[in-house]
Amino acid sequence: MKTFLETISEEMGKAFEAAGYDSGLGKVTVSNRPDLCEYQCNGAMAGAKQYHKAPIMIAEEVAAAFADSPVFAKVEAVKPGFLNLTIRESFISDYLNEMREAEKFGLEHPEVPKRIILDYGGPNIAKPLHVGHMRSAVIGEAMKRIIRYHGEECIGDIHMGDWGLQMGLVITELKHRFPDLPYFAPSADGESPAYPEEAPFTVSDLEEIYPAASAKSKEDEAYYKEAMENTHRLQEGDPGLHALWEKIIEVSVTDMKRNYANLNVDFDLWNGESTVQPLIPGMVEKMKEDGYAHESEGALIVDVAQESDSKEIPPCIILKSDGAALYTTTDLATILDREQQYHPDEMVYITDKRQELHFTQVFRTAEKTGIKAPATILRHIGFGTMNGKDGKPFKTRAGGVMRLESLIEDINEEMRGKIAGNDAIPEEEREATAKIIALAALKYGDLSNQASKDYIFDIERFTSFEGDTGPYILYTIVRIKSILNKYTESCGAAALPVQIREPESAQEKALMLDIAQFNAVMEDAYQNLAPHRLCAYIYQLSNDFNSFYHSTRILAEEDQEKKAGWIALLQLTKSILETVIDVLGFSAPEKM
RNA sequence: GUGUCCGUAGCUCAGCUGGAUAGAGCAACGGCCUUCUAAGCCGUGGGUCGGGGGUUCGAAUCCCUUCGGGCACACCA
Repeated sequence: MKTFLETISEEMGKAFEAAGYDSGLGKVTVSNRPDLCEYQCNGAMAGAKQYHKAPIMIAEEVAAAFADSPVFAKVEAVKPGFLNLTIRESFISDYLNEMREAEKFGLEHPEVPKRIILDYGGPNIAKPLHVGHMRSAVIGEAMKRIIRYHGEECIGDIHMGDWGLQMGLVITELKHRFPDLPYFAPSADGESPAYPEEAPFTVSDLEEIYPAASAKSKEDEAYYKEAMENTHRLQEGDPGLHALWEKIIEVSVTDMKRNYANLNVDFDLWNGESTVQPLIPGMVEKMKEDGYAHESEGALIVDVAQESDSKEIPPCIILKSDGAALYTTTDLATILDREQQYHPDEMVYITDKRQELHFTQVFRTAEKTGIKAPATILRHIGFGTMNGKDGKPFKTRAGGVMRLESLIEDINEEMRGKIAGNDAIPEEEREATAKIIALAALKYGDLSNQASKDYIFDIERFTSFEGDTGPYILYTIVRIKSILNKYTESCGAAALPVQIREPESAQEKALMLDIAQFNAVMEDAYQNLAPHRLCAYIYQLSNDFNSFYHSTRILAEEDQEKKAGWIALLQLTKSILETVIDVLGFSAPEKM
């Protein structure tokens, strides 16, 4: 169904047209002066020049056309040329009742669903997830759900870092510590000394091994060379090392899945840099043959500078001077792979915004060399840094990089403390409830900021139950649930399908007008891939619900029909809030 | 240095394609629980929208300039 604003803009446009003006001038927006009106139209001022007429005259002519409109209760022409609009009560209630029946509350389907590959997560094998990985996961997951809710197909790809020197380092260190493992036997084939069923190391081992190996390689030249050599042997397909590598992946991925599950994040594809390695030689060869790639200072590069650039864009390096591939190469091969396997309409990358130049180079190369199909859209959405209260990148108290797991545990702990004395929650549900609220606090805290900006991560603020926070949203939902439960208990489930009635109070009308915005907000969040708009929306919706709640005693209402109408309104409010938080990637408990 | 993003209340942030007295939350202060969860609601105080020009009937929003900050600038990812 059409959005509320489209509907009333259309109505306004007709009036402009009837008065002899362009119907496009009838665009209506939410009022920025709620004390004066609910909606406003500035078309009279916009059209004044075009028609050589005073704006107020145009406005008055248009206003005169609304003697008895089914949409507007009042259309007022004011001062310079504003048209102040008040919506008719019956029009809102009709709209909401239609929303209740409509699929997805009236959000329209795309005519042809797009297929969008979303690249987010980007963890590295054998390295623990840290806070830097959180934003990609949280924002990416929300965007995936926004895209899906909109009706598109979205494939989430985690795109792990599972190739390259870091793997060589881990393997080297393992070899030093456990030289007798069958993977290192001269003729390792998995049979004579069979590879162990169970991995001979745990994630914790790996997490300790990588930094140790990395440190050693920086001090010890020979060690570094050995790591390089092992990297090379792995990439050449050494069976023993490859089998070991697979074990490392297995152990690491199992742990990652657990971590991401704690964040309510999941992926459709668990591909990584290694996935596309076989494609690289052919791809590079073709770029050379087609004349796009050439040698410069020993490296193989593709020029991507363009006339229109305001600064010089450095060339995209395809192969280093030692002939090795690097991350641009892998990213290009990944684009090639995705084109071949999925033929997507778009590929969207959610990474730290510092990688912007890298993606500019990669995208241009993909475009120029034909790695990407002409119609495919490549988009990089960069997010800002998560800073601590001091405004500098978030660190542990000791100054180190904080592990994602510790961060989550800190928030869980904070929340456990907060609900400890809450009798509304049964003892046995407290732990689970704490986790649910903690996740909402964490995600809402992150998503309510514009993704592209840096933001201050403040546990105390995010976990606060006051103000613009996740817990506040959940509290509102729980409140509604509580009323609905009490209503069902007292009146039985035999409630007839009752309609939402015309609003009687300002608070009720404000709530209903918020609800009517749902499909427009969802559409906007999709078009701009902007989760923070959804946060702002549910915050306002919650505020207006809570005002309504305080102004109206619902269950005590004697008029049964009126009460049932309110219950219908609450149900719709609850469904919308729950839908939005699900899209954002968290959920509400039963009680809190 | 070049490019880019940002600079809005004491703090953290909104402000959609320029529109009427610039909005929230936190913090401060004052009210509201015999009635649906007070994790709530209602109210008060607090701002040269970094500075300066310009475009416009009209600018936090667009253009220029200046100051201050973040980030990125071919063989790390």
